[in-house]
Amino acid sequence: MLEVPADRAHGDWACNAALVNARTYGTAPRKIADAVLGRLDLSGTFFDRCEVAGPGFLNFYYSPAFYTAVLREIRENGERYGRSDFGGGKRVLVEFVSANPTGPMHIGNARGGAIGDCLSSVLDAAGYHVEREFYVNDAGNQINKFAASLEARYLQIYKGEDAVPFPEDGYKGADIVAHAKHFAEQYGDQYVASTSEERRKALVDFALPQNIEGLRRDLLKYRISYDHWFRESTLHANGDVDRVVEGLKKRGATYEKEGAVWFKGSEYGSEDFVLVRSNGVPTYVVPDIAYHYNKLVTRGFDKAIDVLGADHHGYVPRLKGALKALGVDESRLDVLLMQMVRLVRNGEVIKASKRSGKAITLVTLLEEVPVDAARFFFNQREPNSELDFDLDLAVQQDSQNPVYYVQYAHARLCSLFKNLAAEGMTLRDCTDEELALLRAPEEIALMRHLSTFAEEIVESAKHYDPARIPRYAVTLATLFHKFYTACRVKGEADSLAAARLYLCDCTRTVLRNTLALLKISAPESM
RNA sequence: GCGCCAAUAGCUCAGCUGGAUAGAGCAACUGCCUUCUAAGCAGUAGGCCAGGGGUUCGAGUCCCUUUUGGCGCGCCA
Repeated sequence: MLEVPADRAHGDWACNAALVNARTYGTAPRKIADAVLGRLDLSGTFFDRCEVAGPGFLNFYYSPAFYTAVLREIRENGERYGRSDFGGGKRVLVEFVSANPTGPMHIGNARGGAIGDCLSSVLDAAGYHVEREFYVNDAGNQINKFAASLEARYLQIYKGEDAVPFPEDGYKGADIVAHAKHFAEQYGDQYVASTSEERRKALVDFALPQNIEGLRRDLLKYRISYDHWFRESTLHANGDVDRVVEGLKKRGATYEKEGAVWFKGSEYGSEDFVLVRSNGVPTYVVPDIAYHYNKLVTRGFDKAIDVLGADHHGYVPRLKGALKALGVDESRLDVLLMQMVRLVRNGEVIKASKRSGKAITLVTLLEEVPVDAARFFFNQREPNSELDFDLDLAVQQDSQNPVYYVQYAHARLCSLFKNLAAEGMTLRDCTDEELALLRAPEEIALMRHLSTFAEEIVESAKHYDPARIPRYAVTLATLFHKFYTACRVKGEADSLAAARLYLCDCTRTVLRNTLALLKISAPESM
C-alpha cells in the first residue's frame, strides 16, 4: 500500500508492501524491499529515486519534473484547478437546513447551512452533479400549531390577552406577535367573527409566505442559495403521501393495531412504528418517506444526502427501512448527522431555550459575527463532533483567528504582485529550467501541498467531511508564509525571481479556489 | 434500561482504509522588521492519546469493557 509519510524525510510516497508480505514469503522485510528495489524502473515516472528505509519501507522521491508539471497544471486550469471527475457526473441531491418555516433559524441551522453548502461545493468540485435543496415543512402538525398561535395572538389584540388563552404548545416567539399585528393592520377585525378554520387559513396564508421569504433572504445573506425549495404540501396535494401508505400495505409491510397502521420496521432494520394514527392522520414520517421516494425514484437522483442534526439520528433507520420496503436501495440515502452546537461567550456556554422563543437565531449571529468567520468556524470541526462556537474568537481580528491567518496570506500575495508591478515586474511564463530553480525546502513543501488539492477535495467528498477544506487552507497559508519569509522575489536573479512569482501566482490561485469552496472572501488587502 | 456521537499538549483541534521519534494553531517564554504587509517567521517548553484488557511483526487508529460528557428512544416534528 502506498501512503504519504508523516515525515517528509521519508520521501514523498512510502510503500509498506515488504512489511505486509514478510510473513507470506517467510523472508525478512528488508530483503524483500531490496529485491523490489533492484527490479524497479523509475524512468518515465515523476519519481527520480527510491530508497529502502527503516524496517523495510520503500521511499519514493519526486523529481523536479513533477513540481514543474504541478505548477503548469495550476496555471493552465486556473479556477478549475482542483476539480476532478471522481464522481463521474452522478446526480446528487444535498438537502440541508430545511428549517421549520414557522419561525426563525437557530444556531444549529447555521452549522447545517455552512456544512451542507460547503459539502455541496466539494462534491461539485469532485465531479458530481450537485443540486441543493431546502425542504419546506409547510404542512402537518407544526403548521397547525403555527396557525393556532397566530390565531391566539390575533384575537388577543381585540379581546385582550387574558380573554384568549395561548395554546400550551404554541410558538411563543415575538415574530408570531408581530405577524398578528401586521395582519390586523391590514385586515382589521374582520376575521374575529369568522370561523376558526377561515381565520387560521387567512393567517397562515398571510404569515407563512413571509416566513419562507425570510428564510430565503437570511440564507442568501449567509451566501447560500438553493436550486430547489421543495414544499411538503405538494406531496399531500398530489397524493404521494397516501401512496406511500398504500405501497407499504401492498407489500405486506404493515399491520393494524389499536386502530393505527404500523410499519413492520423490525423486518427492515429498525423498530416498528406508527404510519397512520387511529384518527386517520399520517405521522410526520410518512411525508418524509414520500419526499425521499420522490428524490430517489421520481426525480431519479443517484444519491440523496441529508444534513441533519444529531437529534434526528433515531429517525434515520426508520426512513431507510421504509424506503427498503418500497423497493428502493436504502444505501442511496446518506445522512450526515451533525452534533450540537454550543455558543460560548466569555468562556461560558450560552443557554438557549427554543420554547421561550429566546434562542439565538442565525440572523442574530450574523449581526455579531462576519459571514466569513461563521462559515469557516462551522466547517472547522468534523460534523459528528460537538462544536463550541466561540463568539469572542470569531470576531477577533488578529492572529488568534484562523480566518484572518488564511485571508492574510492572500492579501500578502496580492500586495506582492501590486508592488512588483509598480517596479515593472510582472508574471511571465517560465521555462522548465527556470521552474526547476525552485528547490528550497520551503518551495518544495509549498508545491507539494499545492499538488494535493484535488486529492484533498476527493477525500473530503468521499468521507462527507468538509472540515478538510479549512484545514487545507490553513496549511496552505502556513506553507506560504514560511516560503514568503525564507524566499524573496525582489532582488533575486531574473530567472529565479520569475519562477518564484510563478509559484506565487499558483499559490494565489489555489488559495482562492480553496476559499471559494467555503464561499469565504479572498481580500486583496487587509 | 437500550441506541447514536465523542474523550489526544493549559485551550481549540488534526492524525486519511493500523505503520517509521504522536502533529498544528492559540496561550507561555526567547529571538527576527532601514529591503515584497510583523494580521508574519524562527526557536524553547508542554503528552501513561480517559482507565483496563485483547487482536498483530506493529494500535491514538480495530475488538471487548469501565468511566465521563452530549443527543435520542411518542398515535410530537
